[in-house]
Amino acid sequence: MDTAALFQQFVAFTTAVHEVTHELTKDVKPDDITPVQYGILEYIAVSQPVTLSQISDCKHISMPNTSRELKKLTEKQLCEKFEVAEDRRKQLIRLTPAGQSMMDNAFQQIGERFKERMKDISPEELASIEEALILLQSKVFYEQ
Amino acid sequence: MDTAALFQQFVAFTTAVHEVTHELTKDVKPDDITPVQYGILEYIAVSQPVTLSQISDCKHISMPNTSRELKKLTEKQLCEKFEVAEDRRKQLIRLTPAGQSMMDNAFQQIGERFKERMKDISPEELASIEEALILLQSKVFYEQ
DNA sequence: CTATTTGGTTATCAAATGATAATAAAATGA
DNA sequence: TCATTTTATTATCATTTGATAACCAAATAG
Repeated sequence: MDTAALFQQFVAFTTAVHEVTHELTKDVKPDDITPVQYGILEYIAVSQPVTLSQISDCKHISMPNTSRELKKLTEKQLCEKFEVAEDRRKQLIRLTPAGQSMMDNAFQQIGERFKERMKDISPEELASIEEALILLQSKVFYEQ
Repeated sequence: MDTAALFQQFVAFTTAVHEVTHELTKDVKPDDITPVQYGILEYIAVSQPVTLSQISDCKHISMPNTSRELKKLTEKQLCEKFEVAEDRRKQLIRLTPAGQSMMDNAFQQIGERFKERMKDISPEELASIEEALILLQSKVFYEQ
């Protein structure tokens, strides 16, 4: 198998992943936050506490824009900043209880849809799916 | 292995896929087309010929907005519409030679980055990666 | 101790995107 | 035949997003 053919496969695969992700996450976000804001909250949820520059780097949003969106989220009481002792320039960000429960809710909905999608898969198949995920993540979809 | 644990794995995996996709496709699009327009062209490239409603459905863009963006792309001579005999309401859309070469170029850049990413993988590993892609696509990332 | 770098904010602007209403022609269904 | 549905367009508006400049304070490097 040459890389060219594998590349075809890869393109089709990533398209499918994007489509399924869209399907699973459709409508899980409250109407009063924008898609970019939801993305930020999702990132905070899985990586908290994080700094503003981490969000900026990982979500590919400029510092000024990250700062602006974070301010809105803070005003909506969905996240909060707190000082970090070692470096007084930095500030760590975490979800507030309201933000946490909002995200818990979202993840739960996504989780249920995922479960529904997996409902007819046998335990052996689940095991091989897990293996496949691990393999691809280490060999193809590794970061950096 | 329960679905809850697999779900964790799944979330991390899709995040990694999105990140790597972003990395591979970074800067492949010319500056004079917008991200949404690039997405439309990419879809046309792999599925042509397509109707406007197909683009609208698959890319999750409303008909009026799809029509608007398609008009801009047509004005830029990147794609063109042609009549379909059976149903005179419909119109099929395909890339123009200029659009085709633009997309060929983009895909080639992405392909090279992919190749670079895969360069240290042995033939046996490539085979198991292909298997893993096929498995996941059929069991997890199937459409509908 | 100064110069530079890092981390972050505020303000402002332009462009991209999303949403909606109103329209029209062709196709389909009763 | 008449009503409805499908496919698409145009116009318009509000919001979101991206980009840039100017700024500040703390940290670090020389």
